Amino acid sequence: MNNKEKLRNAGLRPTKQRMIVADILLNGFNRHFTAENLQDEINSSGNSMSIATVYNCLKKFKNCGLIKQVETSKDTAIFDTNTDYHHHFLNEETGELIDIENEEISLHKIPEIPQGYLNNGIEVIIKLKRHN
Amino acid sequence: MNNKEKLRNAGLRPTKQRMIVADILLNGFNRHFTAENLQDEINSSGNSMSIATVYNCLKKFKNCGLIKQVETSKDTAIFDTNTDYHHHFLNEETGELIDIENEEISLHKIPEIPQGYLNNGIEVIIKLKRHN
DNA sequence: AAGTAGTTTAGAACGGTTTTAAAGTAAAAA
DNA sequence: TTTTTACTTTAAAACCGTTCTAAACTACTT
Repeated sequence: MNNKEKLRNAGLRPTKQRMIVADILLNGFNRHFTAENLQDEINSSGNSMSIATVYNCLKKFKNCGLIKQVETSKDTAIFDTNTDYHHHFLNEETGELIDIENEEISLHKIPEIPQGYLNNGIEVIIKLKRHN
Repeated sequence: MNNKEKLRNAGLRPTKQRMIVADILLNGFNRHFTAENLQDEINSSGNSMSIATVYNCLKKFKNCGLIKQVETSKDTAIFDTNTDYHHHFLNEETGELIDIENEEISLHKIPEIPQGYLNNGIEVIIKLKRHN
């Protein structure tokens, strides 16, 4: 399926800007990135885009499930093109994230979900510290 | 051990402001809170404190291990007086956190830690969605 | 009591993100 | 087609949580 179809299937109009973003993000290679990272990449690809559009686009992509946002307490939002159920190593000093495939972790026991709620996904973060 | 001793043991001068914060936070009842929550609570206890001091104080408390900061992608930093190794339920709509005791989760298998790094703690987040 | 190192403060600055409102564009209707 | 309509993009301003600045203050040491 090409990117235009991916956008349409997700219910998004395939505008010029969204196609530029899709071409960068939805190429089969997974990555973690910030809004600023993405804008830089757009610029160095010879295109340009308002930062507001970058954010709008990321929000739409996220709501459609085309990308994910990672849970970290960093001050900048980090996005992930890997939308599969998976986990992360987090280098707390640098903020760097490394994917952990779902199969590499097994949760043996989980607590009862509170009344009135559903389990909407589990994220495991293994914090890393440089070894000296 | 009283709060003055706790601060001294942590290597912090027990200033008037830090004692006010310690009296609120280190009373044996665990809670999650933001800097703003804390300032409100200080105000309604008849005291007052500059927001800069609230942040300074939280940073010092955190660096000394008197409190923790929780990993969430919320735009506001969330702190936790529970410094024991534990996990969280996260209501993504409201940002509300609920503690999960360490014993309530068992991680059966974890991946190999990347070369040059040490495992510096694992955080499990179970995201919740309201059940309709 | 005097000195000094650390702390608090108001207000400014900062940085990531969102809003605004006007111009532009894609899709639907005529 | 052309027109209409709804959606999108944009630069710039606003926003908001957090940090910085530098002057006043305070806890501790001498």
